[in-house]
Amino acid sequence: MSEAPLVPGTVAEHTICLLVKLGQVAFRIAEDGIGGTGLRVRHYSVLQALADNGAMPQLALGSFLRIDPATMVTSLDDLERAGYAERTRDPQDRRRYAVDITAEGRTVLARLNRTLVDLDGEILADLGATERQSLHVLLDSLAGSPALTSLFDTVREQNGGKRA
Amino acid sequence: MSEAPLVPGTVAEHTICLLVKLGQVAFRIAEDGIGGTGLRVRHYSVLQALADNGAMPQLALGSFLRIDPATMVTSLDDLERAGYAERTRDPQDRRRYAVDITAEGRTVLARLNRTLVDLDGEILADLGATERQSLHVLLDSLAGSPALTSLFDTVREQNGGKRA
DNA sequence: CAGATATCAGACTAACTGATATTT
DNA sequence: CAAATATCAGTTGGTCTGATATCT
Repeated sequence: MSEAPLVPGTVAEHTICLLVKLGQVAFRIAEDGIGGTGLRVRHYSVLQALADNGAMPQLALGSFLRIDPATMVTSLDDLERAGYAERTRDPQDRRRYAVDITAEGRTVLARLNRTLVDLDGEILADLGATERQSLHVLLDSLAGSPALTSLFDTVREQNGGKRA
Repeated sequence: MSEAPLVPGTVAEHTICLLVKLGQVAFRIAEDGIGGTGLRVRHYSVLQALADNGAMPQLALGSFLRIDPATMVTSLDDLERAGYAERTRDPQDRRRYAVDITAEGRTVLARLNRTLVDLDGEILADLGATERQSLHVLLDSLAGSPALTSLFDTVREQNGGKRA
């Protein structure tokens, strides 16, 4: 451990750089793997959020997933056109929609989840079972870490993130 | 272990989704942290590659970092304008440049590396020393894994990646 | 002349900005 | 009328495509 330089000399020595790089690679692979359904990773996360939480108004869904309201409109247009989600006016407050997943949406979501499980198997093929498990747990706790979340929120509000 | 569902029901249960999500967060944080120098993560990776490997032709640099030739041109324009890198024609083969980092480039690179070490400390603040170490090692071996690399290359060449 | 290197203009995509209609 | 919800037109930023100039 004492052989590490004071200031790292290669990109791979920063954990944050590894996260950026692997994120890009994982994104490309996920988009390609999901692409067969005509959907994108963005659409998957919307469908999964609806399946997890039930029907939600559009803006609530967007702030939950950190998707801009304007972007949310087109994503839902896509899903509605494909028959995987539907907007119905909330009778209590007619400004809002209740956005929900359809039966067909649940079918395609199950297929997407199977695809993602397969992709996990492929990208982690060179790791042992214990390593896979450790990696997943560590990533999960990092994703839920208050330090990371608050740092991210700070960055977002500095850079014109007036909508979040 | 037997309580895991056959098909995961939330996004966080796929390792690939965690990688995508954390990659986006890490990218935003890195861009913001580096931003004070007027540079982007892309510029950092170019400078670091030059410091690691010495002067290189532009296309070689691009294929090493998986940066498109056209994008490489503007990135190097930025670095040259700032005085952090320079293009000199290779006298042996005047089609090529020898792209190299300057003394000022090394100074700013050292500063960037210090910034990234600090950012690592911030984003990993909620993890113990052992966890940080394990996470880094696991990410590093994943980044170097042949399965991941070849899968990524397959995806890239399918999607019009004729230039890589 | 074929192939390699670097560049450039235009196309394409994806996301954001500001303004707008509707409802509370 | 002020605030909230959703939408839309227009802008911007980033990358890729195809063509071009130079050199081997």
